[in-house]
Amino acid sequence: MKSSKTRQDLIAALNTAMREASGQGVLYSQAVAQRLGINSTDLECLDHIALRGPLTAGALAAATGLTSGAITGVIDRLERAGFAARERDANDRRKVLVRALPAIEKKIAPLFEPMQKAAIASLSSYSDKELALLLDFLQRARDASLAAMAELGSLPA
Amino acid sequence: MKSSKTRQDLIAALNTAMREASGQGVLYSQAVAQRLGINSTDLECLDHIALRGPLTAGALAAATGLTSGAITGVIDRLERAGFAARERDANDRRKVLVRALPAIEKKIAPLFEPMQKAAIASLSSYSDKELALLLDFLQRARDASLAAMAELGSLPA
DNA sequence: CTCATTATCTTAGTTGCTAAGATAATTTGT
DNA sequence: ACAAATTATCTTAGCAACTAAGATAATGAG
Repeated sequence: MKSSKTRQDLIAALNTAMREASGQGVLYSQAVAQRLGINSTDLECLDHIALRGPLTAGALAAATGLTSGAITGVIDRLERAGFAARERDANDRRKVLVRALPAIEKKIAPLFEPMQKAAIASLSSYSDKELALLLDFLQRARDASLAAMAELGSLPA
Repeated sequence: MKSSKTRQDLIAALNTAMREASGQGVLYSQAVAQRLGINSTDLECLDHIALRGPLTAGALAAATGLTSGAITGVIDRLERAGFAARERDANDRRKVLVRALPAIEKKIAPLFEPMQKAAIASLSSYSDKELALLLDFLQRARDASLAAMAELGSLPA
């Protein structure tokens, strides 16, 4: 069964490629974090803060799966590094809002530029239809991974 | 410029999707590690050992970027957990070869099955030609990421 | 056969995490 | 209105995994 074997090989190669591409992405983030003098967790949190607007400490904890104590440390470090600032919520003064500071655009965004440019360059050779296929694939991959994790959870110990 | 905007949106969506799919994959690994009672680093090392055959401690350190001291700890834990074994190299008795034990197939492989099945299921709906496109894309993504990291390294501090 | 080199392990100290409880603000019940 | 319960963050104590530097042991070179 030659054609069936080829297809199987293709699928195996895709799994490997997926892992390698994913791994490289993680390494890139780590390199950026190191360059900023912060750790990967802090950068991940900063990313959330920058994208999802000002966030409470609790929301950040929920988004990352860290404990409230860990988040206190994260915000302390981001504040000390000048990337974010605490701000008491005026309506509910128990809450701490974390806001991203302009240093993000100045110091952080440039470090993601090589990656962004590389991504755009890679994608430029694809037609709209092909891009749509890729997008669909990646979304399926994410959903499949999510479903697999649920199944893993229901597996006998 | 409607069509141009759409394409830009598509590319932005692809970047997001790439990160989300990658993130889900990482989470899956973490879930597997947790289920095995080991940490992600140890599982990553075990993966290397299982795939690349018996390996010296030093080779493992080089592959993962960990220090020799950290690797000693990793091997200690994997050995204690019954997943790997130390073995002195007969030719050069300074070296420690780390070998994967059968427990891997029995206990670990099953935990990756949900993911593997999900991957196969996701991919089954694609034609060979489409699979080839996806593979090419992922390999480009990996290479682009690698190149971007090199560029990052040569950026002014 | 001594000395430099190589490979791993050991030790001391750091970092970032969790769990549990402290503190402070808000909401609820009466 | 006010005591009690709840909610949100911070603090503290302890732990796990890491690095850096040096100890130990085997090998290779002159």
